[in-house]
Amino acid sequence: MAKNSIRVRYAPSPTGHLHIGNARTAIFNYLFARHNKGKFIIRIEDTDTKRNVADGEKSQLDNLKWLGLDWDEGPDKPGEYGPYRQSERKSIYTPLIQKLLDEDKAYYSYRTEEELTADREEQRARGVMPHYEYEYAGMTDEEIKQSMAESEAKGLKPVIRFRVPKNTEYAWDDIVKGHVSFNSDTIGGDFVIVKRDGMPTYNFAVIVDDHEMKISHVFRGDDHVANTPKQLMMYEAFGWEAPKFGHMSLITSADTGKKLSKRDESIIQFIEQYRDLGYLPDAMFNFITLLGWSPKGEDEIFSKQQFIKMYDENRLSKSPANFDNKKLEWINNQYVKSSDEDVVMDLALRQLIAKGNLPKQPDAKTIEWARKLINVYKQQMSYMAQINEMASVFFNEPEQIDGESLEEINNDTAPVVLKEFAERISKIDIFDKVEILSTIKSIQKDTGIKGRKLWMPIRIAVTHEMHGPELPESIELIGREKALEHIDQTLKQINK
RNA sequence: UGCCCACUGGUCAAACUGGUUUAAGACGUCGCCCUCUCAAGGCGGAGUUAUGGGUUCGAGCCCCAUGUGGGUGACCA
Repeated sequence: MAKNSIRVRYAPSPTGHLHIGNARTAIFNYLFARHNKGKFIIRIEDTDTKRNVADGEKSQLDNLKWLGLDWDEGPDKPGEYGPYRQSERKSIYTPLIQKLLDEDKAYYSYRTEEELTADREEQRARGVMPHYEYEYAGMTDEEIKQSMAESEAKGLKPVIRFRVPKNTEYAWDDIVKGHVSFNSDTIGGDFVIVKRDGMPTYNFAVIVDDHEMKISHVFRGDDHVANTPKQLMMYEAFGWEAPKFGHMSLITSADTGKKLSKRDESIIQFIEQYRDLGYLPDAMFNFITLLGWSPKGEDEIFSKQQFIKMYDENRLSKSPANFDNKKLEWINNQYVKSSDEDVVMDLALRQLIAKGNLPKQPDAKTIEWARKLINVYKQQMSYMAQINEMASVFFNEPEQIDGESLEEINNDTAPVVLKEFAERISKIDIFDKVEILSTIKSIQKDTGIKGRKLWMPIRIAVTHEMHGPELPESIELIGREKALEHIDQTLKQINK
């Protein structure tokens, strides 16, 4: 196949926000398309009108864009093979369904949902796999016609079922799984291709659209493997060539070992939520790409461009991958550290404002202060929302000093250090980290107190915490007034 | 219960179609260094081919069985 005829698609149903598993499917399709200089297409699979969510489509597309994906054709980017929403393609499906009907490869089925449920329960009770049993079994053509007429007279609306060939092997060479085959007798009987409401089902619409849109490769989740033989049958029925399939292993939850489900609360499931927490899109892209796919060398941090260049669908993993939150955080931290300063500033600033730690419209001075603050924590942030927690010392009045901290300063030298420090910083001209550092140094020189005995009392007195970032910077951020105030309180406390 | 699939350390995984692998690398974990502390960073350690058979001069890689796990069994996609 010529390279330029490669066309792949990501086909979400607009039933909610972009799930991490779907994002991964989208990314791998995207990478495959871009690597091969093919086309990447978005198609909205909205045949289940009941489940469609108002902003579902928009949210899907927005989050895809946020991740850095772009597409060549889609609902918002008309191309040669539109429309790109299945709900708008009925005029394409109708004649094809009629063709199947005319050739007796499909038929009207009047079995009601209640009857089917009863059938299935009865089958289960017998220990048989639940399946659809041909409702016209043993009838002549004449009898079938009559049965249909009777159902019609009762006001029943039919569905259309595809006639599954008997005892036939359907096999394909899966790009990731290798050779896979099914016997047609094991797939559950004649399946529905048009629902009672007249909408085609997923299995039908997907093959029509993939064919009409000239899709060359289909990369999708492992959970679609069982659909593939059904789809192969329909390709055969129409005499069409099926695309190449690649079924990617699923992302599983480390907690349950099962496919990530929207109900699993131990893992954040939606791209949007990561976005809200201040994760970086490139980091998410990187992390997701490493879930079930591995690059050739030993490195793991790559840009989108690098991934495109080295992407190789043969390196897709066959076995499911656990979602490792720790690794996500590590990757994000790598990106935070190497990101453009303005990007980090902007995102972190938003988090501070959202949490109410900064006013909605901060003035220039406040922004200047916040920039310094964010810089102090840049090294250790995995995602931006953490800034609020990490920097709480700078927003809340500290608690009483007690326990270990109190012990640390309950000695003879601490008050000396503190008094000296308070006195000297109240006199310095420019209250910044440089001056504060030299003040601390001067105390060391004049009193001979050094190391922990020198630094800890100051840290504890000013921040009321034993741990925190670089002291001089922290003190600068707290400000002279507050610093002096805190030292004063501390001195009073240890004098008692 | 049927059908399909997978199985390398706590996690992600490499090892091209069986042969310099005493099984890469990364996250995590542990230790050391740096250091006022935390983090970051640097260095180092521990830890794995599910089990049992077979094929072969040689098996993580091939075959069979067992086990475990997953997917699917919709008028959802």
